[in-house]
Amino acid sequence: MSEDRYPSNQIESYWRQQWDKDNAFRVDLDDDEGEHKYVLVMFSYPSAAKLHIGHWWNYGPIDTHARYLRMKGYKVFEPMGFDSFGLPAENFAIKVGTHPRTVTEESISYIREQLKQIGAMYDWNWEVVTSHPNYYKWTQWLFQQLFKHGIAVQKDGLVNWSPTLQTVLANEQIINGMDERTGNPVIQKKMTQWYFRITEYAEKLLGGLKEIDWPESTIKRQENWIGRSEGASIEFKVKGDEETKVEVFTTRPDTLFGVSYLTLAPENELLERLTSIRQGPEVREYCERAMRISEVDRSSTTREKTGVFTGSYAINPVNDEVIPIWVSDYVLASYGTGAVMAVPAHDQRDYEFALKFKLPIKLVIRPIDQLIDVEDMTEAFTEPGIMRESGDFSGIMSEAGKKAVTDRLESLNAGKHTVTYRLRDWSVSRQRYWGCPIPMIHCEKCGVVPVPEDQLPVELPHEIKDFRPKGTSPLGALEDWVNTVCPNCGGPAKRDTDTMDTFVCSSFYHLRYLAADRDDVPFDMERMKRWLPISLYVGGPEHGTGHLIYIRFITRFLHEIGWSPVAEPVTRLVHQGIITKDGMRMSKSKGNVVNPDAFIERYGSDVFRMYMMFTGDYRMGGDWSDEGITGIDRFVNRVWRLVLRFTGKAAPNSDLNAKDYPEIIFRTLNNTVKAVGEDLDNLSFNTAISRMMELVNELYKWLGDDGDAGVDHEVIRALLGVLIRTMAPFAPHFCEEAWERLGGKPYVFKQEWPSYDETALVANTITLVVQVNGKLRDRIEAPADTSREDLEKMALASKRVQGYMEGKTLRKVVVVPGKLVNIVVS
RNA sequence: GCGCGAGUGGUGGAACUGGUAGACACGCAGGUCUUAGGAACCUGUGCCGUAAGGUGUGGGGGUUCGAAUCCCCCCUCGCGCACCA
Repeated sequence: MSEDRYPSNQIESYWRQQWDKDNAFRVDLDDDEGEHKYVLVMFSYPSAAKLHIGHWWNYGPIDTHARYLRMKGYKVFEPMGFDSFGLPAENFAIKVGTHPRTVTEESISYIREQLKQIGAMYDWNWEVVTSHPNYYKWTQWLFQQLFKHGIAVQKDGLVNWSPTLQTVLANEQIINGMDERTGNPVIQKKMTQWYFRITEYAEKLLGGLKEIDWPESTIKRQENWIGRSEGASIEFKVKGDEETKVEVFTTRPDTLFGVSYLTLAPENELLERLTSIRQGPEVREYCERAMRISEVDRSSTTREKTGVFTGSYAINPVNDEVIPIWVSDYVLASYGTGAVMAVPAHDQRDYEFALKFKLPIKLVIRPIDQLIDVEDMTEAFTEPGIMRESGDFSGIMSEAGKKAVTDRLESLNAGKHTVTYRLRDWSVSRQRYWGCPIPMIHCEKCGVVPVPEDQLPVELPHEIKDFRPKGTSPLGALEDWVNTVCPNCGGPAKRDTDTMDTFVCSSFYHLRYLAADRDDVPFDMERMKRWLPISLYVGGPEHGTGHLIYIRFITRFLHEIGWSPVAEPVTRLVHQGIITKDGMRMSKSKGNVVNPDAFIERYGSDVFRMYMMFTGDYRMGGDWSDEGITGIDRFVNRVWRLVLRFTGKAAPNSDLNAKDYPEIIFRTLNNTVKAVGEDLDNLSFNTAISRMMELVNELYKWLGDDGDAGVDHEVIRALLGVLIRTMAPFAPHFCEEAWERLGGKPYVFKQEWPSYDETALVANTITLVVQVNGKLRDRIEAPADTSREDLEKMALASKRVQGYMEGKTLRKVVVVPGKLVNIVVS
């Protein structure tokens, strides 16, 4: 190994110590001067594992962006913290038989050290840890604010219950009926739970999407997730039971004359009342079976329709037709009213059901340009068309019919225009130990009462024998803790024993960072005004319908109650891509996890970090390969040897004079500064690095491996100073050392980002491309300011071109000044 | 099924509003220096062809003087949603 190799280990740990010692990354949040940028990467989830490639990919490049902004003169806030409550930590704790708090504290201090290795500018003074009482005090405060404003409510309802995890899960935590962590089935269970009424915000959350610069795919996902549908709710009277009405929701009121039956979800509460004595046993048996079928089977689109007649009939409000009421599990209890009007001719699901149970199919919409017959149909006709056999609505367009029919229903007092959302209320109770306790007290006399604010936080009891899940919250076993007095009447009362979904903790951390030093208030309005909204937020696309909806919802809520200056927390969102190994996602089970440590040991953190950035487009991700890192290692060492060769005392940030350099060097240098800056604005790290490589290649061509081309070293130092400042955001440790050796004063990241000289960017000669019929035939060196006419003359004069024109007729010449000439012949 | 995203050398990947396809790297080949080199430096490297030349961005068609880029059809892969009435 060569002696002049960049000694990454000593140098990198030395500079980290210096930064630490000087508190170099300290950010003053109260500083009003200048323009502020809040650069935020989703905080990490400390499970037992250490930092993997994904973390480096996530954090390193964004720190490069933040450092660049800082050098550009912005005030940059780049905090870091830990989302430390929740299942991964708890499950790991159970596995190793250690208390979750111990496990969590250990991994936090370990991961914090590893994060420092990345060399990011995190100011740890603003760190938040969601499992610390001084943080979750405010999680509880938030819960109570939501409660006071009627957004946090207790409801009886069907919840997603995971038998494996022994807890309730939110819809977002379920994938195809399986829980996302273990892949085991989730069942529906009736429980009393706390919900946040996010559905109240559906319209506002939808509207807010128009104001933000987010990836289009994520906006679409959120729109779909919220799932706004316009339609009508319609009441059907039940025949022979004046008291009872069945309410349905439909987006197609125009098909109301085609209804051949109603269908209720098995969970619908009207069912008991509607079931005839004769049909009783069959209906009950059907419902019990439906409840037992797992969600994944039940929602399978390929499954054959099933159902049972209830024995009751309903009356169609527009034509008094009597239609049977059925029960079927293809109707979802949790959407709309849990009941639908079935129009087999115009809804595929109803069509299949009607065919199977031989129910009538009535065609009430026909295509505009043709006549169709029910007999000839093989599937439902779901397009818009012309209404038929619909009383006095017959003949009008179905789109207009929607409103017309609903208006009629309103006048009959049997229905109204309604908007329904796919979005469900957010269930937040979890029957687990390792979470934020719900700060509520249940009193027999007074009902649900919040723990008085001055008694927050309700601390999560540490002394617990058994924190394993067992279907009810482990906290329920702690009688001393559970039994308390009602703050209202002073009588005996019990604490809520559930803990909160961890998405609650992460829904306001971006605001809490800005007040991490304050225990007296949840947030600091002055600072929030200065720093919000987040100018860049970075995290995985998988959070599109979970965290990224919750953080918008909670920020909006806080905005409405005066605790946030902005309604939308994040103006610009970027998703980092995924780093794969051999085209596959890295995972322990596949055994293809790449461990960064060996690479960092061998090449250093800067080389590793740069290699990650060089791998591919940040938003795209890429495939990890062990080999390519040598390219970056060579590059860094090439720069290192230049620095060693021109080490000196003069400050390397003096002005550059074009006359001291060959033109090509001066031009490349300025081009590099410009291009790297633009690439960093766009997060195009890979091309930025290749630009710097081009510059270094050019320098080697000029200076050779050990010469100085007879140029004053002080001049070359100034030139290298530009390179080092440009490179500093990418390789922070390396560039501190290089900067100092070139005679600069620490720290390089506190220097100004180099400016470039516009006049240096244009070359005085160009390579003119000459095409014949669009094919490249010659290249000619020409002065950059050659006129169109002269370019055309030069092109036509080319011997090679003439060879291709022989015996052909000149049709046209296209000239693109400064670039090419295309000669069209035939 | 619906909605996104992607498909470019042996490999990772470049290419701005249509204008030299393959920047920059890895790998490979040759050379220089060396006792030696898995170091460093230089040169070459899409494919076919000795060459002239031809050909080339998943496939097919189109628009254009000119298409990786724009339009239409199709194929493959990845992600998301999926009985939401």
